[in-house]
Amino acid sequence: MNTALKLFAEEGYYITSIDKIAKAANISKGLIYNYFQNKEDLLSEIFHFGLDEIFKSFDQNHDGILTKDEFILFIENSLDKLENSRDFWKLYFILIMKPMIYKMFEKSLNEYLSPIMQMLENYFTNQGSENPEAEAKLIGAILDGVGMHYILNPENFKIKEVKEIIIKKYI
Amino acid sequence: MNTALKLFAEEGYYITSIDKIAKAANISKGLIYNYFQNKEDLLSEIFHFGLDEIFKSFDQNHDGILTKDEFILFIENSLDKLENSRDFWKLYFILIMKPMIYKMFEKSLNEYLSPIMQMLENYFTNQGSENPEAEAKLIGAILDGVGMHYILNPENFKIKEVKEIIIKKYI
Amino acid sequence: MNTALKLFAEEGYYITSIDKIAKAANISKGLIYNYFQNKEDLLSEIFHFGLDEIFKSFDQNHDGILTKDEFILFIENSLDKLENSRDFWKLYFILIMKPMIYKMFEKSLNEYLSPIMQMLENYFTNQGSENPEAEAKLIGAILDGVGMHYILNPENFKIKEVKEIIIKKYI
Amino acid sequence: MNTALKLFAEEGYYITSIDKIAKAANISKGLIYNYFQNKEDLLSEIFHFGLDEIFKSFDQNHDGILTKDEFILFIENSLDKLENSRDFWKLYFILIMKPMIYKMFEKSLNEYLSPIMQMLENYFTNQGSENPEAEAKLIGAILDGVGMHYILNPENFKIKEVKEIIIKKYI
DNA sequence: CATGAATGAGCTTTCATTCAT
DNA sequence: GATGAATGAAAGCTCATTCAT
Repeated sequence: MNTALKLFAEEGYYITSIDKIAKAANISKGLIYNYFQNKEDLLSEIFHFGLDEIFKSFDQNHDGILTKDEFILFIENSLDKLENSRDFWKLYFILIMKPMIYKMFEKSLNEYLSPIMQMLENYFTNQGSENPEAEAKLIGAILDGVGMHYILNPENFKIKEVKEIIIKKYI
Repeated sequence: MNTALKLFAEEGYYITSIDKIAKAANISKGLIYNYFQNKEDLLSEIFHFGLDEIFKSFDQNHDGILTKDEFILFIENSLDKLENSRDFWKLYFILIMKPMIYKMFEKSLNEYLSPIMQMLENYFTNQGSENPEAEAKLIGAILDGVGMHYILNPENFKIKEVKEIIIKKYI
Repeated sequence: MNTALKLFAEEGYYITSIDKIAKAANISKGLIYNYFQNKEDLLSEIFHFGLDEIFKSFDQNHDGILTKDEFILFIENSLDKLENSRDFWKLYFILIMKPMIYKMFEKSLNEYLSPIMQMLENYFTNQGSENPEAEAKLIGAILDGVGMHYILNPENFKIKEVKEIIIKKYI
Repeated sequence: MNTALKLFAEEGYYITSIDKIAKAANISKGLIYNYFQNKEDLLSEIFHFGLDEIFKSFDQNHDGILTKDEFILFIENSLDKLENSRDFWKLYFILIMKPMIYKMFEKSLNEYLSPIMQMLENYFTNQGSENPEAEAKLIGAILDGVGMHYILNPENFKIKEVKEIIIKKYI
């Protein structure tokens, strides 16, 4: 799964053949099919495993209500996560854009994301925002946009400085 | 090219066969190869044509120096462009994440983007920003993030309201 | 289709690879898939084509009512058919025994066979037989049994003499 | 062996994987290879075991000369055997049609069948038949044809009534 | 006696590409 | 200009078989 994640992330899902994965992992093609029903299933397992890893760290100590400090922390955490598991995020941004593949993950993705979006919306409501829903969606889009640019080019995209600017805008 | 753009955008590049394109366009497979060297070349032509279409509307009347009003207008224009040519943007977000394919377009993309990024950086310098480069990169990331979310789900992502919020943050 | 029929009949359906067929027919593997959706479809086309060929010669000049002479002629015709298109019959006896495959052809086979069985039953009814249905089924079984033995070993199974004996039993 | 017989008979030899057999029998794949050299050997053992079971009941009290009553009894016995061990007979009719596989069993099959065929031929000679060899072959073909039809569709093929008709024709 | 992880040859199928017409 | 029959490399996948445990 690690080898496959790396290859899927670096070269893409369709371009990466089962044979390539097997060779890179020093195992036989057949063995992959002892553990995964097919190529799509392998992708699915990798992606769901990654999602669990990422989002389980969000669940802690939240009653679903954010203070301002917690909101700032949320943004910081979200961006910090990018630095670990870059491969997962690369795969995430590849997959999210493919409608056919996206369908496979839409449901589980929403299970993770919708409570977070709701939490953000509540936060903006409490802050007296005029349009909390749009504010929440903007946050989501900004985090994805920054994530995407950072993942694409980690050396040149000074994420720490960008993070600070974002936070300044929300204090 | 239109048919291929639509299919590439909706289903993905690898999943779309030349045969499918030909059938959808009511022409023969062979005819495609009279006009394009190969599948990659077809993709390249489509993408470059799209890039030209999009970015030629930016070039107008700019000496490379933005006033505050022009900066606001730039953001508005950038987001308004999404509403036309959704197919192109879908393809754009698909391709941008694939390193192997991205290489094909990196150069021409940079030719369009780097003057814009420079212009933004200059703007933030003139505004007395502490970190103009990071500010410019943030703008780029926000526009891509919002674009991606809008393209993925145009009905639910209220782009007009999001646009207003962004602008408010920059006035 | 001819090459495939011969191979399917001689070696069996599963044992005959598409590659073998292509090589024996001096064409490429890919070409087969221009004309047939998959291996099963190839088999299906071959079998239905063969069925049509065989049974169209039965339809002539019958109002569905057999005289004794016509009944005798029917038996003779049925057995004479074996001598042409032996490959088809070999395939027929292979397929008829495979439940999974048989399902594919059951419907079209019944379309051909059930009027014939009905005709035979009527004949035996008119002859004053005690159990016309069983008589008809016996005829069917005898023709298949003789067909099978002849096809399996045409040199040793003296079909002409067997045919005469059968007819004698029914005069 | 019982599990494998059932699966081979119901689905076919090639379509039935060793893994399927092992799972259906609640044992491991490896265990099968402790008792049988390979898949073909498993088939061979099953088939020979079945042949022995079937034909050992024929050998009794026969000096090789049939009276008329014994001949009638032989037909009755042959058809009664179908009702037990349907799975074996299904396998028998599948295998008998595959030349490649048939080769494996031809010799042992002939060991059982040729004395029977000889016995039948002698019977018809003693009856003053014009063509005893063809008569014997016809009996063989009829028994196989009836067997095949019965095995294919035991519910609809009224074997008792068919049996009576056959016997009536030979009294 | 029993397991099942592991292998790899070989299968069906797809598809970009060519080329005679 | 335009076709589509034909190719063949390469993909995903299956499965008989082995073997360390």
